[in-house]
Amino acid sequence: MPRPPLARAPLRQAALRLFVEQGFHATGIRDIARAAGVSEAALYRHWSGKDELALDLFTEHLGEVTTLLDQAIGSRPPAQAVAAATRACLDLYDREPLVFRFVLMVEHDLARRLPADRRMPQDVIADLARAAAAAGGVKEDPDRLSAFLIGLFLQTASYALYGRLPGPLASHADAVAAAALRVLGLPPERT
Amino acid sequence: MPRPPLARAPLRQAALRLFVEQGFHATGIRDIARAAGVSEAALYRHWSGKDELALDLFTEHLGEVTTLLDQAIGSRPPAQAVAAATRACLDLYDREPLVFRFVLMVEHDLARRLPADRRMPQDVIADLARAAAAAGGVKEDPDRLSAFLIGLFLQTASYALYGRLPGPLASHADAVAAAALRVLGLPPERT
Amino acid sequence: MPRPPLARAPLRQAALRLFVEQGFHATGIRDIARAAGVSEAALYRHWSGKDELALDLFTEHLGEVTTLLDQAIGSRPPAQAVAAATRACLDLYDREPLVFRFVLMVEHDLARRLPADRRMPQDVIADLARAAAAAGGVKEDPDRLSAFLIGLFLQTASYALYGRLPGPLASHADAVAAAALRVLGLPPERT
Amino acid sequence: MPRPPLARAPLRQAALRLFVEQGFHATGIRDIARAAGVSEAALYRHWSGKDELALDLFTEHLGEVTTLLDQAIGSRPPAQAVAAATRACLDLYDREPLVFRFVLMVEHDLARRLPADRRMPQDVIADLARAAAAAGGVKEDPDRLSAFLIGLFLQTASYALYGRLPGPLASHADAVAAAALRVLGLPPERT
DNA sequence: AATGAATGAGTGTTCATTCAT
DNA sequence: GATGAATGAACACTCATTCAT
Repeated sequence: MPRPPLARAPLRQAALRLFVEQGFHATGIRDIARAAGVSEAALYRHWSGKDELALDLFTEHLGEVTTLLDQAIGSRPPAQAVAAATRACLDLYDREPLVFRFVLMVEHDLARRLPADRRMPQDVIADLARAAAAAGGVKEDPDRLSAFLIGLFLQTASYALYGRLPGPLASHADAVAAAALRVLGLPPERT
Repeated sequence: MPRPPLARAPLRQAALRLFVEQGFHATGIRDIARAAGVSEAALYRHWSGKDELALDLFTEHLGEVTTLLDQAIGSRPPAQAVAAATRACLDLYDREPLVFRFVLMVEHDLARRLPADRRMPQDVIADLARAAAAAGGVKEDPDRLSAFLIGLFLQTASYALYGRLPGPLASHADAVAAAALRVLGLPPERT
Repeated sequence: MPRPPLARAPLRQAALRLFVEQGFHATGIRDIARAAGVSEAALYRHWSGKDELALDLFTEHLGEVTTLLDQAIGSRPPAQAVAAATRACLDLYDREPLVFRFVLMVEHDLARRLPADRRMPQDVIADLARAAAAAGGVKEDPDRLSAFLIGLFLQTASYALYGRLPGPLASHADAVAAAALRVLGLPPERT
Repeated sequence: MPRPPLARAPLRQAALRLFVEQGFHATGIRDIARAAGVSEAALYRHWSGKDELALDLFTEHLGEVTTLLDQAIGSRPPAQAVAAATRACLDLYDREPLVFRFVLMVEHDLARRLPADRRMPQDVIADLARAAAAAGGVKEDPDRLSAFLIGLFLQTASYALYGRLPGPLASHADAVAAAALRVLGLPPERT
């Protein structure tokens, strides 16, 4: 067994942080390498270039978020599922803000480069919206509902990020979940 | 009087479009100048650099959007104001998608460079949320409510932009307004 | 008689100062125009470009210095002529440092662009050296002697400029003149 | 160990030559890179920019010249030291005209960026002038004397450079040394 | 696996100059 | 006579990438 790659993990961490903090285009190879404490050339040993590194990060963390949502929802009835998904997302923001922001808040064209049938967080939420509508909520287009739900917690996260709301984000979970139920036309949960 | 400025307006238009389509960092001076059909150096007669051009565009269009919202709300009662503001925003998206996206959807650091007391669209919505809460809606933090409202229509716009919802955006106005009222805990408007 | 040129004199002054302070290449048209308080284009009404402006300044001020030296020397005997020329030069530095420095201390290729038979300060000093050698001083190549004499007061000026000698420069005139006489092998003047 | 630096030395040589021949501001990165036969970007691997390259060249060669002078003077008595220093300088001009000119004849702001206590050629000459005055020469300010001495050989070099005196410069060494002794009020050396 | 050296294409910006008013 | 607008070429410098070790 040869010596393990020393540069790979630091490069991933550094790139994730910088892509989130500065954006993809504003982040240079030099920035990443310096932040990782390795040479610029080392990056090319592990990825074919900046694009592939970003795509690698995106696919991996996208999968994490999708799985997280799927597990939060599980086979719960819609109202509970909404609360659980909301809490899971806001918890993720508090625990792993870089992952959350990179997957859900950073603008990239990376999603276009994934296979079209890739399951995305939006798909999970759309399924949830569908189930909620079927369970007696408002009569509404499920895609529109899913946009509404995502908008609720994403904009809440954005407000927290820019200091318009106090953190941690989990402290807003009940309010976001309650608003989501109102949007879906479901009765509020008892606490 | 020497000859009038011929490059200024084309540069503004081209920059607005490219900043929106590609992002600030991915857009080069050369791109802007070529799209405007003028020389690169012409830009520097009217702005001190790329940054100042972007800031100029931002301040101007930010003002437009803020005014639009203020006028839509006027002195209407909260429920009507929500509907009017929603419709005004989504109309703006259909009429001037570049302005809407540049002010509301593109990630900038530009907002930080404005005077801290500058009235922003978020402030207008926060006022509206406050009024709605006072008018008998849910008991909720107005900042949180304003995040919810903005999330609703912004994510709807985002979905339309990426093809997850069919356009024009105005066709979703009633649904967005209805969802907004549910979020605020106000009774639905009669159509 | 039409209205007088308003930009010409300010441009000359500003250019002279900036060429001396920053050097020719480091001085831009914009610098000159801004310092003169006129537009950049105004320069081209009076000179064909930056080069011609510099050459104009050089020829004019070169003539002034040459004339100053010629008049200081007049028909005086060598020893007195040396003292008078020294004093005239150092006085010029104190009165018109920009002229002195531009003509005698700034590196330019401008001298090459003058007619080869143009009488230069060096020629005046060479004549003086010749006369001094003929009048019983050291047997030396007059060109070499003229280099020595010029070196004496030019380096003194340089030292004063960079603060290695205290000003005003005229306060060193006697010492420079005495050194010049020693170089020429002439007896010291009585004061 | 990765491959050795191939561009560094050529860049130094080319920059030295061009800075001397054209001046710092008139010399572009492109000129230097082309003359060195390497890419422009290569420069930035070894220096942070044009300024740092120039400063590097200056500090190195300034040290060479200072050392050369110090060694020529050694512990010789003043009259011999003057002759030796003169010869050493003029020899340097013939052997390494670029070094001589870059350190002693080109106008820089570079000297200002060195530590204030850096020993400069002027300091060496000032020490020599002090010793000569103490050894029975003229009663004169040592700083002024050092300006005179430097002026003698610098202007001689300048005359040779512009063709007013025939080369090589070493052929003028005896004459310059003799003039220096006269300036210092010391008796001529026997040849 | 990792690196310092090197590069061609690109960055935002400034240059001296010309043009139209 | 004077100006603001406009420009092509050049500026110093950075980019993502490849190469030799």
